Amino acid sequence: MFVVECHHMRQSKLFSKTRFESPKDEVSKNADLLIRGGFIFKEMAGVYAFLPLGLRVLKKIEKVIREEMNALGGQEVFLTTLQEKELWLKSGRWDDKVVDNWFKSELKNGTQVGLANTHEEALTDIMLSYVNSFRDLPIYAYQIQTKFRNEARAKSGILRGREFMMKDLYSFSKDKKEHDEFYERSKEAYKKVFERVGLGESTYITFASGGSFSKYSHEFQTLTESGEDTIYIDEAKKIAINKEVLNDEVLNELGLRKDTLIERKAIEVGNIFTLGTRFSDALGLKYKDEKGESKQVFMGSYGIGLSRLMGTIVEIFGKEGEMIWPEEVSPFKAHLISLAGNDEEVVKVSEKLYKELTDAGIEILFDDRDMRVGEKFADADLIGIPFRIISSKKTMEKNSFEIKDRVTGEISYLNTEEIIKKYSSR
RNA sequence: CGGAGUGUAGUGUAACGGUAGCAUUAAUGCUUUGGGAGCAUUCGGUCCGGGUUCAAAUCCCGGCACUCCGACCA
Repeated sequence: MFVVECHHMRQSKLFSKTRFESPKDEVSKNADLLIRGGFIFKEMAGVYAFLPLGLRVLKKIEKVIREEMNALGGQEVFLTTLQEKELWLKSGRWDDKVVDNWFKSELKNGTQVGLANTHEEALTDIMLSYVNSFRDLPIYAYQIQTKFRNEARAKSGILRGREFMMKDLYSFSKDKKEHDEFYERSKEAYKKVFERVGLGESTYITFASGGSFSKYSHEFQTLTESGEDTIYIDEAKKIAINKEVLNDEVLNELGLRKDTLIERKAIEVGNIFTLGTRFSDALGLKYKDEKGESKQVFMGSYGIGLSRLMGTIVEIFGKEGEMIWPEEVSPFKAHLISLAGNDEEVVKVSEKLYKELTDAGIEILFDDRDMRVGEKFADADLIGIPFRIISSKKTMEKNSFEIKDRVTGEISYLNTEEIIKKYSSR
């Protein structure tokens, strides 16, 4: 929703601080590392604020998703959090017995409203105003915003919150055929998203329960022990089945054999779902086809939890007291660490490099603080930027800077020009 | 929602019913600077409300909060 405009930052000005010790009462790795690194702040169980570093990661994830959704033909919108009761009565989803995780409130005049946990109703209602003819379809609209769900039990840090960031896209197609075609394309778009944020290898497209309009929905499940879902994966075919739909008939239908499947824990990072005419029927969303006949719009919904995705990335790439963000979602391109001590010359050289890199448009976190090296490195380990640039007396004598690739551990020595060249192209 | 556990400086931890201590952070000064430095001084705390007791961080009751297990997750 917002653009991160500041390309660079001095660590001495960053208000968040790292913590040496793990917070008590946080067992999950993502909560531990993100809180210690100063990415997030816990407001209450399942409710977290994003601090400068955390927001940058979230915005990077958002950028990837936005690019892929736009490439898919999605048009971005921003719907409201306050939801009208009347609208949800039409779809039969206002009752707490039907949807038990509503947050509900009321206006001064007593009118009941709900905080949106999803937006099928709201967007379908909007489409009533704009969809008349077959010429108006298909329409793909998406948004990235906060969703509210009154979870009985929030848990696992930002993996399962009561308030969380979500991208939800809704497709409005003329018929099932047109829908199916888009549905397949959306799978590819989702794959790209998860590849770009670094989860490509560990994420499986997973058959899960569908609804009345299709036998299955598809989940994107990332393998990790801290996941709350159980899935059965076929390594060779790179697909999986959610435990909830696993039976002989399904195996047969998908051409999978029980003995080749491996049971694993996974986190659901995305989900695509064929809605059919469930909501267009309820709200009366129709269009006139070429012959002037009235037809129901055929819908689908496509979600990715951004904050959950961020937590999942930490679960996968975090270690004890250490994080390494995948390049595309790292809060900064590189972490420039000045080991100046009392040496004024090193300070000057570091400042000069910082200016030249930021002038070149490279996102740099500049550790300009007057602290001991050990502490600086420990902070950098926690903050998790994959590339580290060291400026010190040693490197000054070599007339270059030390570059460390934290993934490979590889160290190289480059001058300013070479550094700019290396990071401008990324 | 069912079950279990835990609430002590900003953070992490001690204290038999009897002076709330240690570490770290923060602040000041001096020294130190390629992996969480040293010395000195200073600031800062028992979740909330009741009860028992000469005396409660500690025991009892109620509330609230957090964590974990399970159920739920349209």
